[in-house]
Amino acid sequence: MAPKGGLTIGQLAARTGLAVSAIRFYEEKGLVNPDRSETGQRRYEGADIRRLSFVMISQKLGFSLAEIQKLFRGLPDGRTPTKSDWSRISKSFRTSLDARIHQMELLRDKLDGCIGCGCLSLTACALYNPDDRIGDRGAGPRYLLGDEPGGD
Amino acid sequence: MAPKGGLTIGQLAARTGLAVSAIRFYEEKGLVNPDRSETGQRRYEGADIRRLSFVMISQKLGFSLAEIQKLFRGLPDGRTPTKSDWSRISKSFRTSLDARIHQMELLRDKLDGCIGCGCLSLTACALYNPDDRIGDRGAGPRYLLGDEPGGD
DNA sequence: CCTTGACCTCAAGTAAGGTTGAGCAATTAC
DNA sequence: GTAATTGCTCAACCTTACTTGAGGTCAAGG
Repeated sequence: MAPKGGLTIGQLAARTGLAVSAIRFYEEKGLVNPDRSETGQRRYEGADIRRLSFVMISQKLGFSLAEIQKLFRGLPDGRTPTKSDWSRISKSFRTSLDARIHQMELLRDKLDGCIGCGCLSLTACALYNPDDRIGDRGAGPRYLLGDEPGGD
Repeated sequence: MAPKGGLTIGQLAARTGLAVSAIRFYEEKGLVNPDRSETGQRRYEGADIRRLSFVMISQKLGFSLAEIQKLFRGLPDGRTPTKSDWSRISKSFRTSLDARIHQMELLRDKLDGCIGCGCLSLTACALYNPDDRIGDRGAGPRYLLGDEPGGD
C-alpha cells in the first residue's frame, strides 16, 4: 500500500486531516520538503506527519505560517522538531500566549470601565488605544489625531 | 472651515485618525451613509465621528466589519448607537470577549500539559482539537481523521 | 487666471491561507 | 486492458480589510 520510499500526499492528508491542496501550499511556503518518486510524485516520511502536526498546533496557538517557518529554519539543517526542540519552543509559545491573554484581559477591564459610560470619544475612552487592537493583521497606518475635548 | 452641511471626508479622517480611503471603504460596507453636497462631495455629521469610533472600538474588541454592520442594522432606522445602545452592546461584547479569553486559557492549560510531552500526536495531544483554533478565519474544511495509535 | 490641494470614481494590488479548476500523466482496481 | 483514482502543474479565485493609482472634477488661494 505505502509505496516504497514513503507516503503519498493523499496518505499524508488522511493521516493529518489536512487537505491535499493545503499540504502542497505548505510546501510552497517551505514547511515541508518531500522527496519525489522517479515519476515525480511526492513521497513523505513519517517525520512529516509530525512536522505537519507541529504546524497545525502552532497555528492553533496563533502563529502564522511565516512564523512557523522561522522556527523550522532555526533548527539544525531544517530538521523536524525533536522532543527537546518542542520543549523549548512550547515554552516560548506559552509566554507569547500568556501575553496575548494578558492583553485581552486588559482590554476586558477597560471595557468594563466603559460599559456604563457610552462616551465613545476617541480621546477620553480608555478603550481606544491605537497600539493593541486584536484584529491586527496586515499593514494599515492607523494613527490617532487630536479629537477635540467634548467633540464626541 | 466646515462647509455648511457638515464635515468633509478629510475632516472626518482627521477627527477619527482613519485614512480617507478607509472611510470610503466603510461606506461601501454600509457602515456610514453620508449625504452629498450639490457637487457630489460627501458631507458627514458629528454623529458619524461617534459611528466610526464605534467601528474602531468594536474592531479592537475583535469584531469583523460584517459583524459590526449587523449591530448597526439591529438599531432603529440604522441610527448611530446611543448611550443606552452602547450599554447593551458593550455588555454582549464583554461576554464574547470573556469567552475568547476563556478559550485561550484552556489552550494555555493544554499547552502546559504538553510542554514536557513532545508527542505531537494528533490523537494523543490535547492541544489538537479541530474546533478551537485561534486563527480561525475563512473557510477551510479542517477535519481530524484517525491517526493510528503510536503512529506519531 | 492659474495652480494647488482635496475630492470623485473605478480598477487593481496587498497579505494570509488556502481552494478550485483545467489539462495531462501515472497508478490502482477489476 | 481499460476505467477510475490519484497525482502533477499552473493559474485563477475567495475572504477580510484596506491602499494605491489613473484619470478627472471642484474649491480655495494668490
